[in-house]
Amino acid sequence: MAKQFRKKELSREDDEDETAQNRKEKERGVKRQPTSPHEANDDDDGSESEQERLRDQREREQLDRNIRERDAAATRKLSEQKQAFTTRGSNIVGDVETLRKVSRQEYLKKREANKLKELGESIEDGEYLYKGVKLTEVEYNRLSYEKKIYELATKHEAATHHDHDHDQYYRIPEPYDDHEGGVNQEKRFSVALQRCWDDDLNGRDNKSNQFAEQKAWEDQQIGKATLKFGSKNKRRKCDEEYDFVFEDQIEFVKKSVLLEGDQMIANGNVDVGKVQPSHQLDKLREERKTLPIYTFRERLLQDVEKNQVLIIVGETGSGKTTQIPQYLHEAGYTKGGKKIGCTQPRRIAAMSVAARVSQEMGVKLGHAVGYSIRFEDCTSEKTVLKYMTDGMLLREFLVEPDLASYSVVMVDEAHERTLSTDVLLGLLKDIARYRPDLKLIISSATLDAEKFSDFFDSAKILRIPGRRYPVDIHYMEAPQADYLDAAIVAALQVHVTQPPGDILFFLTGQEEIETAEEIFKHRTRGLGTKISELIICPIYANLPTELQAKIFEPTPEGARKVVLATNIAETSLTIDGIKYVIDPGFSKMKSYNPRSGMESLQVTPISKASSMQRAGRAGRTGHGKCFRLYTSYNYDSDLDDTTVPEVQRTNLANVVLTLKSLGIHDLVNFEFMDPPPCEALLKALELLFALGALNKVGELTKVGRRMAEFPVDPMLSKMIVASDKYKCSDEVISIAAMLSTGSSIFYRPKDKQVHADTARLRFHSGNVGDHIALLKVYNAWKEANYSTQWCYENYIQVRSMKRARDIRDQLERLLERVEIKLSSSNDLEAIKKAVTSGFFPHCVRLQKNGSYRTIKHPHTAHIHPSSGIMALEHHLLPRCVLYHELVLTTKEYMRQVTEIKPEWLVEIAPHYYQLNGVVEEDYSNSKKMPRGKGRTSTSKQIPNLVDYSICV
DNA sequence: GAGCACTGC
Repeated sequence: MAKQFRKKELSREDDEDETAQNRKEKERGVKRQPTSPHEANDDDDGSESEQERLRDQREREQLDRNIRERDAAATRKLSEQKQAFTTRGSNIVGDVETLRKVSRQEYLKKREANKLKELGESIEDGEYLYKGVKLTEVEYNRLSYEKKIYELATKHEAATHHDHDHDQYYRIPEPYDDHEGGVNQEKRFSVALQRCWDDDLNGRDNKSNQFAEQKAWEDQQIGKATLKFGSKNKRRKCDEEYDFVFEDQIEFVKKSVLLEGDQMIANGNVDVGKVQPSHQLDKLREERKTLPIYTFRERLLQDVEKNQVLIIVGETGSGKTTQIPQYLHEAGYTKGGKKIGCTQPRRIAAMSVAARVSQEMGVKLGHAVGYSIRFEDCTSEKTVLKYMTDGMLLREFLVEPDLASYSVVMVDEAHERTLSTDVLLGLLKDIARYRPDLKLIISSATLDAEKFSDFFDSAKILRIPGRRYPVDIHYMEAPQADYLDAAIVAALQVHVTQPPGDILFFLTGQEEIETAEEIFKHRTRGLGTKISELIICPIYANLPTELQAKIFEPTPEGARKVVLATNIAETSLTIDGIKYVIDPGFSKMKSYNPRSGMESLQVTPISKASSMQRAGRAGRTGHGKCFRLYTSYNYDSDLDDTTVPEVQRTNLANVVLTLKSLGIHDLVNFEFMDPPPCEALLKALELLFALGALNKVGELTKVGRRMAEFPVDPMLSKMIVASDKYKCSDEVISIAAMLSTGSSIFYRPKDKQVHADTARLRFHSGNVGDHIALLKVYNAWKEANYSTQWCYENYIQVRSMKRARDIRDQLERLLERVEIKLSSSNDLEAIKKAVTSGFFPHCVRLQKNGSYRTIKHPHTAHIHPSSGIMALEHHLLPRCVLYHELVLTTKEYMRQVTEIKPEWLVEIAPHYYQLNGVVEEDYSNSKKMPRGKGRTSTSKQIPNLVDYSICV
């Protein structure tokens, strides 16, 4: 049965490909024999609508070709640029820089033009003189184009009937952690549950809401029918509404409709919205039966029973995450005290899903159903369904290497391929061999299913349809050089021509978002209240929480919200009411160069998988549209299918330490789904050896075992372990916590930069270095009784501080476990020495030109301007400093820098540094030396650490 | 004298 199902799925996909190909060949005049009955039918179908469809198709393809030829040059140029992006190499930086510079210049040029515009309020018709200032033609055109927007908008507004259900889409989450007293548990899950409740229960009482949903649902069904029978009329009408008025307008071509699995809903006897039981729990139970996955229950259980590993392809809204563990529980997989574990990549997901499931089962959260995330274990001995983050399960491996207490492990959202997921998959595959009774369920997206199946020795794939609305995808007709500008024009186009519904706009980072915000404000200013209001909402992770809440505020009637978001909106947070998505096709991605040990954030083109994800954001509450700011040709030929998994572009020191402490010595043969570069593994091993976590043959040492206990980077954990010796563990864990918050501690608003800087420099008094400054910040905050007000006064991010406190508390608890006494010391030198014990590989020496050079490998770096050391006079720059991290932005910058004495290096890491290498006086004269000679002297300083062939 | 995609333990 199940086999047939899979076959059917495959053949359906094949058919689609076949027909597309068939059509193309037909056009070239090639006759083809039909290969399947379905296809033959397709060919014989001579109905009028079918012919019309084919004609349309042909016309469109002809148009495509024309466009392609016309813009061949431009396309080639862009694809060359993109090629350079995708090539993993050194030229990547230069290209990104050039592109951004061009984009910036364009923007500045346009801002200049806008300034002229600001000289007056009104737009005079047909005059090149504007408030007495002579305008150039471009300026004049710009003005008249603003006027066109204005006119169109007025017309459009008059014609548009306001959608009164509009603000039903929005729900304001209530803060739960802003109380000084702690967390309000009641409110805590309210946001997460709200959507479920609103959609599932309360929604029924709320007629208009149900109406909206019902209507959208019907629209989808109609849309499907339209698509199926080839009639284009309805869609045509839709396209005709496009009335391009922009001088630099962007033309889009509608290419495809994202419609996944919903045909199967219609066949699957799923009846939505007819259940009206009286009791709430019954209601929930009935609700469960309406989920698409319900019809697959028996099949799923059979498959799980027969196979050890099962790959589930469940689209969004299929209910897999909440239902599968329940089905397994009902089928008796939790007998004998065994647990079912389900991992999620994000904390919030683990929490909210567990809360939902506990309600469906009518049990209290933390009893039979629980969740386990960092800083919070909400489980008990009775827990049988355990939701957790993937990193948490990884930690559990350390305690229970065979996961003996689990009967089933479900890895949800595996296609996201986070670092933890990848490691987890390797480990699970490993233990599955020794535990035939352990069942594995891997949930993935469509694109990767085969790959997961291959990885788990051709595991069976079960496909479950989702419940999602169609999304029309529009591509640009011709590539644009300045994507930011193009994106803004596109957003304005949507604003003036499309029916109500909010716009989600994907940008790469904070800077770009701020620029875009500025441009938006400029462009809409002159139009005042005449076009319907455009509310700009920036959202990125570093934005203070209270400003983030703005995106959830209801949109006033008649206005439209534009959410300018980073990747955060791709997976991590969901904004209801989004109908339009604008996707420029770029994002920032972390990449790691194992040779220099440098991590950097680069603007790179996104993958097809993530562009699908972005498009899907428009189809959550109804039929949506996605505008891609690249051509369909770019999409097909330039974008990778999937994003490079994190394991291949990150520092692996922590992963290697974890694996080693799990007793996995043979790292090269450890089964990663996508093995990381060998160099990265070697680099990690080298570092761990230098830190003393591994011995010469690559085995974990006692120090290494203690280090593995701490959930922080190996260098930080080494620093903590070393603090025992210097009797300053209290201070060092504070520093470690502050360094591992991830986000910046200091807040620097644009309008108060001077104040923020002076506030920051207060913590640097006495030129103590950034590490000690962080300690001072933490201690001062502690003395201020962890006050939020104190943070505002000192321009410090409250969120980062709270996180640092959580991490610190956890580290403090762990100290006991590795038998380190909590001891406090006022001796700054001792603290710095402890820091040096962890970070000695990150030491640099001053060169004559004011930059720094790494001692071990020749590499130039600069102190980041945010460092306290930069406040010093140039001639006072310390000779030798240690840094926490190296980041590549415009230059190679060292962040969090502290002065150290070169002698410490020899004292602390004699195996790493030799005396002559560190205290050498003519260190900055390397330029005068012949290159070969210089190299010899460098290589002399590197002792032959270890024969890696043994340990890998 | 410049910048911080996003998670997670």
